[in-house]
Amino acid sequence: MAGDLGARIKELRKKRGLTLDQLAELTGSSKSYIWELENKAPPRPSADKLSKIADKLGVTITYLIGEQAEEDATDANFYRNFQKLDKEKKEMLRRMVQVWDDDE
Amino acid sequence: MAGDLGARIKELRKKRGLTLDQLAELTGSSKSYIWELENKAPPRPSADKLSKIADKLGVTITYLIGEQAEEDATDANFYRNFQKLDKEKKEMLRRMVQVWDDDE
DNA sequence: TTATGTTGTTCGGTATAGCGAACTTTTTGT
DNA sequence: ACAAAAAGTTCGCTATACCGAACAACATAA
Repeated sequence: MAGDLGARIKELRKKRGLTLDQLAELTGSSKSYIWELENKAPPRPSADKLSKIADKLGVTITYLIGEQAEEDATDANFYRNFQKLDKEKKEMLRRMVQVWDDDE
Repeated sequence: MAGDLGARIKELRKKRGLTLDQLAELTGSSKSYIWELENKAPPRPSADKLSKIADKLGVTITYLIGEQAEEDATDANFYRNFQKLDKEKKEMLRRMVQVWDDDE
């Protein structure tokens, strides 16, 4: 469902005008592995590698993994207010959302 | 310097009152592996596994990797999950925060 | 044309992620 | 106390992440 990891990396790499070799060099990987990430069926890269790749491509791991949600002004405002709360209240809300999020 | 991955997972797991078995179950891992993550020298978990673990512990991958403060990571993750909720639940939370926010 | 370079692709090997199951330690109950 | 259950630990095995190096495809140039 979430456009896959490989496609996103490839898209971002080209957008930045990087070759496989260059991205490999920048991230401490081999170009063959970068190629595999982009083109081979579902890989499971280490968080370590992926973190460096995301960093050099200027995005978050979370985005690459594919769980980023669309930003909404009302939500953003809610979040700003939420951040002002004390620990206990935050924790209570955290648990509510965690439960709701799980059973769906 | 960045308190390591294992220590953070262990700390958060206990803070949430979870056993190795429970966290393993929640994240589709084995308890032996969760234990290794927590106690063995620097492992290189897959982004896939780590993503699920971070999610169930209520933080971001970025925090676990060690580039973000815990509270920020917890808040950021809360927000991501919040955004996935339906209108009614969001509205309910919005009101709670509004009330709490006012009386202080 | 033939070279020379630049990018992308394939492949065999090695190190290790991640598991199941047995084992040990700690907790709980009676 | 002792037994039973729960939590944590160790270990051997299989699958695969990741690499280096060769190979292919394509361009640019002389």
